[in-house]
Amino acid sequence: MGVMIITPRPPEPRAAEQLPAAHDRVYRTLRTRIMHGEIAPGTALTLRGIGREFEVSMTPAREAVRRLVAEGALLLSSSGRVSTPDLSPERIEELAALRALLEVELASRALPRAHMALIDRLTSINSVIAEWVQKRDAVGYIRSNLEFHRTLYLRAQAPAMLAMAETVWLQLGPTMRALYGRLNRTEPPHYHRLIIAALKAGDEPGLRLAVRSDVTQGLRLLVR
Amino acid sequence: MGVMIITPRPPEPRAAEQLPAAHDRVYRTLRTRIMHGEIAPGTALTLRGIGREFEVSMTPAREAVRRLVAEGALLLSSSGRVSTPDLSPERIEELAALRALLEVELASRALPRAHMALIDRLTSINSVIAEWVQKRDAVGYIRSNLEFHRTLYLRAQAPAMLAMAETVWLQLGPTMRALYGRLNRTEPPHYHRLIIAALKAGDEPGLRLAVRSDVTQGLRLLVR
DNA sequence: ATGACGCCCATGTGATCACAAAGCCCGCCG
DNA sequence: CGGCGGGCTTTGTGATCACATGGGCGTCAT
Repeated sequence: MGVMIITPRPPEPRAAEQLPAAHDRVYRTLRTRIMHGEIAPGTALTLRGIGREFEVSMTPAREAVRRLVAEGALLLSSSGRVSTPDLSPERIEELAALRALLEVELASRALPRAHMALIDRLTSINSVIAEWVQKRDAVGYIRSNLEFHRTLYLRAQAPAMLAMAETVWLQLGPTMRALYGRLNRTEPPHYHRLIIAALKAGDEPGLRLAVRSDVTQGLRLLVR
Repeated sequence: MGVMIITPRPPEPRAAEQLPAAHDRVYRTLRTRIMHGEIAPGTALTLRGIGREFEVSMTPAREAVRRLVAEGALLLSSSGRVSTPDLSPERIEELAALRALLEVELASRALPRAHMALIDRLTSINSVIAEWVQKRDAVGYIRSNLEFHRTLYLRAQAPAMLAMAETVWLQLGPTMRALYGRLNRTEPPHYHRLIIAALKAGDEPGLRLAVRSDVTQGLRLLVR
C-alpha cells in the first residue's frame, strides 16, 4: 500500500572542502559546554531541542548525545531521557582520586620534557586565571584552569592517558560549576605556583605532591 | 510536490516488559566481542553489515558504533569508515601503563574488603583459566582472565575507576587476541597465584607488585 | 607488464515519519 | 484542600530514503 507524502528535503549539500559533519559539530560544542561547567547538574536535554538549537534534525543530535553518554558526560535514564549527571559525594571523591592518579602520572612524565617555553606559557595562563578570579567568572576560571593542566600534560606525550583525564574533567564539569559558584575565591590557585616551582627545580616528588594537592583541594570542599 | 512511496514498516512492537533497546543489544554484543578479542585488529565494519547481522536497520547500528568509537573500541577514519584499531607499540605501552596505574589502585582498595569467599572464587576462576590454556582457546582465556580481574576489582567499590579499567581492556581487546595467539602458553598465569597469596596474607605492597607484574607481563612480549 | 584514469557500487550522513511510552497537567472526587 | 485518574503532549526509537563521497576494480595506453 502506498501513501502520498512529501519528499524529504535532501540533506544540506556540504561544501566541497572537508567540513566537519553535523553530528561532530554538535558533539564538540556540547562537550566543551559541559566540560566548562556551562550547564548545571541535573539539567535535562532533549534531542529535538538540541536539533532546534543547532538547526539539524534529530539524527545528528542523537549521535552526539550517544557519544557524550558513552563518555559519562551525560546520564541516560531508563526511559531514554538524557540529563547532565548530579553526582553523589562518593562519586565525586572517586573522580577526584582518578584525577589525582592520572594527572600525577602525566605531570611526572611531562617533567623531563618541560623547558622554559612551557613554564612561561604556564605562568601566562596562570595570570589569565587570576583575571577570571577577579571577575568572579566561574566558566572562564574553569576553562583556563583546564588549559593550564592540559598544556602541562601535552608534554607527557601520552595521548591515551590525557584522553582519560579529559573524560574525568568532562564528568566533573557540571559539578565543578556548582563548586566554584559556591565558594567565591578571591585569590588565584595557590598550588599552580608550586607546580611551576617544582617544574623549574626539576623536583619530581614536589611536582607529584603539588599536582595531587591542586587536583584534590577544590573537590574536597564540595563534598562537605 | 509529493511522491508516491511505500509506507515505512512500523517499528517492531517491543514486548510490554522493558526489553533492552535494539541499539543497546547491538552495542553490548559488539562490545564483549571486541573486549574478548574475537575480532582481529584492523577489521573493517559496516553499518549495513551490522544491521544485517542483528536484523535491525542502520539507525541502531550507527548508535552502537558511535558509542564504541567514543570508548576507543573502534577507530573512525576521516571518511567515516569504522574498523577495530591496529595499535602502535607506543600506544600499547601506554595502555599497559594505564592498566597498571588503575588496576593497582583497584586491587589496593579491594584488599581490605577481600574475605575468604572472594579468594575461593578467584581460585576457582584461575582453574578455569588453566583449562582454557590447555585447550589453546585464546578467547576463552581472555574472557576468564578479565573475569578474574573484574571479580577482584568489584570489591573496591569504585565503579568509575572500574569503568575506566574496562575501557582500557576494550581498547586492547583486538590486540590481546593477536598477542595470545602469537605466544602459545602452556601454563596458567603465574602472577595470579601471587595475587591470591598476597590477598590471603593481607600484604598490600606484595599485591600491588603482583598486579602490576601480571598486567605488564603479557603486553611486553607483544611490543618486541 | 605496469601505471594511471575513470566508472560503478558500496557506504556514511542526515532528514523525515510512524509509533509507543513516559511525563505532565487539569479536573474530579473524596 | 489534597490525592488520583485520564487524556493530551512531549520525547525517544527505529525504519527508510535521497544524496554525496570514496574505494575498488577493470580497462587502456605506454
